[in-house]
Amino acid sequence: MYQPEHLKNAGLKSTLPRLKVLDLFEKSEDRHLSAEDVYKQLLNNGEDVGLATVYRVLTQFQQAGLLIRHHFEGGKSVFELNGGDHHDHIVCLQCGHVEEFHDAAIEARQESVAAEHGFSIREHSLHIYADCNKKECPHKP
Amino acid sequence: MYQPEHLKNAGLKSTLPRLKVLDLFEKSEDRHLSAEDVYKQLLNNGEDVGLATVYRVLTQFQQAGLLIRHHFEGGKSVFELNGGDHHDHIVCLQCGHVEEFHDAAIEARQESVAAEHGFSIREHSLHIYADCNKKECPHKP
DNA sequence: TATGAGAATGATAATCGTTCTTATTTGCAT
DNA sequence: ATGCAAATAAGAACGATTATCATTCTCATA
Repeated sequence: MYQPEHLKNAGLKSTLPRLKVLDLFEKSEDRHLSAEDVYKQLLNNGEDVGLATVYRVLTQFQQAGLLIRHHFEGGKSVFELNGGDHHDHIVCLQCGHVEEFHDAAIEARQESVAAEHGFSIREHSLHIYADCNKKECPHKP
Repeated sequence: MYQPEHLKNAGLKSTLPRLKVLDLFEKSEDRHLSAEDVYKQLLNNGEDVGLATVYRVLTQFQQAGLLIRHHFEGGKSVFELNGGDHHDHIVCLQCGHVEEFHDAAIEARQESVAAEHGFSIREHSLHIYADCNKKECPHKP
């Protein structure tokens, strides 16, 4: 269970909804959760939280650096625990499965490209949309 | 002015709203336009189109391959003419200025990475969010 | 060139994800 | 324990987008 200290260190009061949300990300099978996912799972666990609180807490955690927010296709935001390790994502267009990867060569080239254009990189997002070709995938080739 | 043939070739009936939208993308200063942008500009030009039609037409054009849709941060979709040349984007976080680039090394690495993970790439999006450092940019360093 | 079937349109309602508002409850320093 | 600022739950409000539906077009055919 996540301890109140994690929140204190992030400059946030230790409250039940915040602990529950953080705990959920720790325990969850799927590293990538949407606000709706979090809300539903908390309800399933018998917790009594409001959807508005979930959104507020997710945003606060993101600002505090505990979570990272992604904008995949589909219009909804997805969050994951910030492990301090930057990585990009491959998303299966059929089953929604998300896989992470890191490629030093790509990272380096991005820096160069931005510099060539006179930009100073703040952040970036690289999403590869593909078919995962897995047995469990509903669209087996 | 875009000709009806462009639409016919794409399997779409030639209608006034469609011609106007296509024409707008041709003439527009800014390659990247949101549905709202297109709607407002058409109204300014004295055209009588509905917002719903704009959304419908943009989606149809995207499906027909005439336009490409991007999901930048900020929640709204942005469209641009499909010139057949794939490119990625650098978006200035201060002024919203969008610049395009293409990097063969990055493209190649993406293919490799996807293959290593057993995926077949359908498409990808690489967005670099940065500060443009331009004179006109509201946030001059 | 008229015409009619079906597609496309414009107005507006509906939906979706998200944020705001407000009255109430909670955390925590005292 | 007590009080007060901060956090919450509920639901209204919001912006972007999609669905509905009656009316108006497009275009192949007569």
